[in-house]
Amino acid sequence: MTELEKYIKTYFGVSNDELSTISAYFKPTTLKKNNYFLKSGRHCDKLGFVQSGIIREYVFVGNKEITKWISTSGYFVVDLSSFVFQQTARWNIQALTDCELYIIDQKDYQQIGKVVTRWTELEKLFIAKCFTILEDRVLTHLSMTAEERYNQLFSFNKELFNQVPLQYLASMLGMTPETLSRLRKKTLG
Amino acid sequence: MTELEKYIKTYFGVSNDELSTISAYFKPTTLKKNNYFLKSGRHCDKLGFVQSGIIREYVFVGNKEITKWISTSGYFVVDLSSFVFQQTARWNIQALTDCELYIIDQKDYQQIGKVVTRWTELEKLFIAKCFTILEDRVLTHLSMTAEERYNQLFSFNKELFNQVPLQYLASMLGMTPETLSRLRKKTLG
DNA sequence: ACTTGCTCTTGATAAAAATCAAGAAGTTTA
DNA sequence: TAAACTTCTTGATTTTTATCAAGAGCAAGT
Repeated sequence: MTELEKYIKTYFGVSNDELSTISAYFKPTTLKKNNYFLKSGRHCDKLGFVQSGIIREYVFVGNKEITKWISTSGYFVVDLSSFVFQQTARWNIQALTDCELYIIDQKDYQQIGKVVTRWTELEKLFIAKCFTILEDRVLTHLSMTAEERYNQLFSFNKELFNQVPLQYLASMLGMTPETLSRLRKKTLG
Repeated sequence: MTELEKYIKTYFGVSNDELSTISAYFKPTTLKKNNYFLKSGRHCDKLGFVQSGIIREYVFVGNKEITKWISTSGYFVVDLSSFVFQQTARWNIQALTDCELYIIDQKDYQQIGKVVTRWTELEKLFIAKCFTILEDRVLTHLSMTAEERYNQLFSFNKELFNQVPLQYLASMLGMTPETLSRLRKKTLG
């Protein structure tokens, strides 16, 4: 069973039949380091699942790159506004390491809905879950200092800090690389 | 046509038949100033639509109230994690003024899905839209200063600053009341 | 009208975080 | 291996924002 199948089974609680139907639509692919899954301005016509590797989602604000999220094994990557509403994509989605992905294109994705009865319901639940996670993330910015946000992420996923350039984590946490560097020093020493 | 019906029609693009079916499930109610639509810790078993008035969604973090959002006419109010996933509610949802609401309880809400074929699809699209709005909100915290966040909200909705206690807006923007006060002075003078 | 309480502002100060600049350490490339 | 990059750290400084404290302005209730 692939990571993708485990994920779908655990998260969506589908039957084995449904599971194999759904996962059959996802095609294994590789994405080489520094290559793009998606570039902003294009249309996002596919959904990816990270089997292995690390992927960064970022956007230019002015001349600055803002990293919105780092996806590791077990995360989906997509520009939802583009995938669902056919708008131009806002996010750049780029591999930080060589990656194994499972990819489904929009046409096949819509096909699932015709084959798996509960699919739209499962989609809804999944997006709702993502919404509540984002609500929490907003709350961290309303209620926590940079140091507290760093500590929270560090205790949640220590390995990330060995695998991902720290400047990207700093951006994702809403602070400068210098500030992150000093917070690391502070909590280690 | 009520605000609710206008909203549903504009946003979901449903037929007139579907519209009247859906809106019939929403019951007009009033909520007096300072009363609660929802208290955290309870189960959120209803969804509200603000016809008139102002509602604040907040949560205690430590001993501090954090205002997550201010809803005015045209907004839905709900604790999504509670309404969808049957968890205990995280948000306190309280009327800042006397309000007119349209409320639907969970049982009737589920009933819509049995009557309106596309309902789950419409739900999905609505939640996806909310997700992308939250993505933007996270981005403002990653890329903007307190002053920029204030200016953005002020140019988006000037009236809010006359209608809502500024301390709540400050919290929602992720700054102290003192900082908001000084930013207001700065941009006016 | 007079408290009482609440909200907002203002000032002084402290703390947090950003910026600017330089250099160290590690990688990649030629 | 050397040169060129890139990333991270560190120091000095400035800017931004929070904190603490006090008072002004209003509104509600007695």
